[in-house]
Amino acid sequence: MAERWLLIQLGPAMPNSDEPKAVSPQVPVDFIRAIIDEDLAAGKNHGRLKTRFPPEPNGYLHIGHAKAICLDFGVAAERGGTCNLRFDDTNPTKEDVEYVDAIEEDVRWLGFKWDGLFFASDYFERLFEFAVDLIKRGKAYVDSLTADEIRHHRGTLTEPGRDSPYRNRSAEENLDLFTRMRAGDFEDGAHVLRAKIDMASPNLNMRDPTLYRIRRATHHRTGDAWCIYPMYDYAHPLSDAIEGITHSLCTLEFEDHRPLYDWCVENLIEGDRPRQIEFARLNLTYTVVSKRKLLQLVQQRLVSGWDDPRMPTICGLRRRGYTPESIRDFCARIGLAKKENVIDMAQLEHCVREDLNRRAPRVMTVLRPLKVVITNYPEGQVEEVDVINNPEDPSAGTRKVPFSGVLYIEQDDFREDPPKKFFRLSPGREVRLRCAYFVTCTEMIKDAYGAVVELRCVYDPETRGGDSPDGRRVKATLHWVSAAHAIPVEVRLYDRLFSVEDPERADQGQTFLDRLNPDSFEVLRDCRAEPSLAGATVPARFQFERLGYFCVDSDSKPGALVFNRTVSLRDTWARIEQRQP
RNA sequence: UGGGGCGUGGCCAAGCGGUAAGGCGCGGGACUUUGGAUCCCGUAUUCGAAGGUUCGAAUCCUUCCGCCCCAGCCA
Repeated sequence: MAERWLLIQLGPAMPNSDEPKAVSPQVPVDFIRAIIDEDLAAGKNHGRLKTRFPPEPNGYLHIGHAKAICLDFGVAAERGGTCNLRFDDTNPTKEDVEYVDAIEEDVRWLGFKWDGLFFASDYFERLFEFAVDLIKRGKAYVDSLTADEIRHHRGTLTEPGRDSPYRNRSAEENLDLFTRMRAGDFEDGAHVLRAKIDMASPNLNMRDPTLYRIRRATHHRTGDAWCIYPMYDYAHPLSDAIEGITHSLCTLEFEDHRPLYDWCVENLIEGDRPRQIEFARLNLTYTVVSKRKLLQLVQQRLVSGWDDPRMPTICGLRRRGYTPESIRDFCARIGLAKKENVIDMAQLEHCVREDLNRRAPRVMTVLRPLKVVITNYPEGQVEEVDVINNPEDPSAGTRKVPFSGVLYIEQDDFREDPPKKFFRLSPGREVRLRCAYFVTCTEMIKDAYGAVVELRCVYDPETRGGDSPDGRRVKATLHWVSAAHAIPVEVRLYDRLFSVEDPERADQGQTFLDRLNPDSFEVLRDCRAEPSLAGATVPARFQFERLGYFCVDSDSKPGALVFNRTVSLRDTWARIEQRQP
């Protein structure tokens, strides 16, 4: 389903620009694209290009997956190829349909279309036949050692392994045992099927890797049809081959598995064979990008769920207000190489800001209201001022916003004793209310504790629209809402989930869980928004002028809107203020 | 100390023997009815280190150093 921008009520329609567009931004030629271009130029695979995105449905997709998705689907789309979505569902104990549905939704939301949708489990029967073939050719055997014994026989990083005593069973015996494994004649763990390769290989993955294990678990798709399940290292290359994948792109930790990938394919596949190429996974500052760790945050209730707006999951980013375009742009900008990398969160934020700056309608909302009474404004008068919808997009036009003698401005926009370089309102100072009038502060009302609770100002009727006919200049423009017309809304502010750049750093007993940012979430329940926001619904996104980009949250109810801050605007004043002693 | 990878500015990243692209960030300025956006300008005499080859090296060779991954019947 295509997303749509909310059409704000007053004023002309906003551009409805969330329709899927051409998916690929300008993506530079990285080393993988270079290899693919060479293969294509050399006429390999009969000039075909086919990739696949192969998640295991055991968790939600995150920004790291987005990098892989943009690569897998992107490179295919750019070069006239196709890309499959394939679920690597070979371990039923960890997987669930909940995840397959969510993954499909996320890939679609990111703007990609798969050619075929498959499951490794679609191939269980063929994979079984392949295994029988290996057994018949003496290339696989049933091992009856326990898991523990197998580990001991495997040797170590520096010592070779030892052959299992079962390694030289006859093909007939192996076939009989394997068939009975499938038939359910044995307990879990009683036997495994292993490839017969080389127990002395310096690459541990080649020391007779396990191909099948007995696992009595109900599979989310095949139910109880099987009690043996293939291992990733066996199922993956063969699934690739079955689908006619030409380039199988994965992350660096699988580099050592490539010889086994090739072994499977060379021993069982005729003709065009898929080729595995590895790239460095994405890391981001101030967050974790690992399904296991994200799962821990969810299970321990340290976040509200997989779609908590602070989570680097696709659904979290979506709820936070990120656009698919901004995520794709991010993936295109971070590059692709084999170097371990940690991308600055600022890079991701830059990408949403850039996208939203161009497209998000502007609106005025006061987060922390300070009452302002304009003493010379005619009692009871209300007028509608024309306010610009998006200065980046003149075609967005203007809207009418009610103005009156009682307003709210941002508490931060007033200082009784303004520090140097503070240009906003202070006693005696004149500022502009955006698209309305110049006002000058004449009086402060304080409560019993001395806190300023209300301001009295005078306005200059000559400055309607925000310009002074006499050429008088002001140094600040403030956003505002009319007290009688503003609607109360809740606004949720988010900050980085972790308080350190590298939460996973190994350090005396501390784990990433000890490094959560205690101030990553703040709720403001007494915000006031201009009335045009009243009908906003998910996934409407706005710029709250001078504050940042915000989107409607799914917790919103009619008359009780909730907004999430996607990202703040760049704040030069905050930086100046920080630098002052 | 076995094997597989990787080392270019704060973070990414081009570069593939001819004298260090670009982006983010950061600093400065112009402009501005968002201290936003936009626009300028600045930000590696040097490519992990040391030798060597060459008229010329980030790119070729040698040695060394550092970091990551692998001993699941996980993916």
